[in-house]
Amino acid sequence: MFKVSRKSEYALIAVQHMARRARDGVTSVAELAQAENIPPDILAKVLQGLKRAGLLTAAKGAGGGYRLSRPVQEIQFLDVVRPFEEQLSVVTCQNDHGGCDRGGDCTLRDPMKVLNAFVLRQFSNLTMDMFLSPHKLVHHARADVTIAESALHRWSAEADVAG
Amino acid sequence: MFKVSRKSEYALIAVQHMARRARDGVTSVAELAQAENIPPDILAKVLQGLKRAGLLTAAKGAGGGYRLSRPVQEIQFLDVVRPFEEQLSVVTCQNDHGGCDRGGDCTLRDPMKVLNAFVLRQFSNLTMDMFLSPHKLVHHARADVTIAESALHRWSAEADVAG
DNA sequence: TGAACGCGGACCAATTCGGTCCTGATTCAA
DNA sequence: TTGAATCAGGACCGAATTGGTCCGCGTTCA
Repeated sequence: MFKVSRKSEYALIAVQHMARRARDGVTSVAELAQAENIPPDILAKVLQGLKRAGLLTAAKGAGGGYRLSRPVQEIQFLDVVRPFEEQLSVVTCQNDHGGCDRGGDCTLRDPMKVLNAFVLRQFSNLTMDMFLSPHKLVHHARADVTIAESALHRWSAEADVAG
Repeated sequence: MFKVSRKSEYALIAVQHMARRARDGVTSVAELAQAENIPPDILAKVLQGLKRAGLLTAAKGAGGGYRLSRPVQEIQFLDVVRPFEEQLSVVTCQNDHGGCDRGGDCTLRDPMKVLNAFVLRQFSNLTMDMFLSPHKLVHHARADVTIAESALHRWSAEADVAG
């Protein structure tokens, strides 16, 4: 239930790569595809998606390629993944339109709303520079614990409203 | 990327229902299917899956049905969902067999291992009684923060080993 | 002017998923 | 003892998704 799509994996690898091994900050699709052993055609689409999401800037023509549009520290994990994941919610009860396939009396909706908020919160502060070193990732997770603590007060209030 | 399968949703609803509205603690497939508006055939398979997982006990014959094999407080969210989710890891890098489709030098594996452990940890203490009341769920999330704090020390050690 | 490059639509094969259908095998109750 | 109720589970199906390929276009630089 947590698995990201293949495209998301490629996107994560791409951002990682560009943050680390970029020559002059610019990498072409072909170059990246060969270096990371990813099918070029699909990688092209992935990078296009990242560009549309504002994470990359593109330069056409000879010598062109992609470049990170901002430092990795300012790119969130969810930013990279979102363009390739149709929805980030835990249940269909809680889709992007806020709607629910099932009847209006689905007993799963309210608890799932809380759960979903909790999960997203855990990920929202995860930035891509942490993927360059496990140490940073672990350190973040620890910091996130305190962030979650304060965030929980809001959810608690919401839940009280929901009954 | 977080969405559970339809079967998992049905399973969650079923457990919820049986914990709450069960007559004599026993509920038949037909009964539950009608009450919760779920296709009977598929619900049957879901309940079979839950039984195989040891969460339910079945009684055949007239007047039979399913019953929770232990109190909801002792049933974890992941227990309910796992029979219907092929793998609980975030990336294919980190599948059930510990293997990776890609080459041995996938730069995603190590950070994802940490991330995956973190996510699973967040869910592992989530029990089904919390789904009966948002208050409990929120309360748990708060408690979980402190649990995560201690758990992080272990992951930190692991990450140090991983480099 | 042409090669290098991004852009993106059309298409495809394989898998997954939600769901149905059908045939047992048990067990209880009349 | 018979039959209805109930679980058990295999076979199958259509639709959607996914991962991937192919191809043609537009742009830009050398």
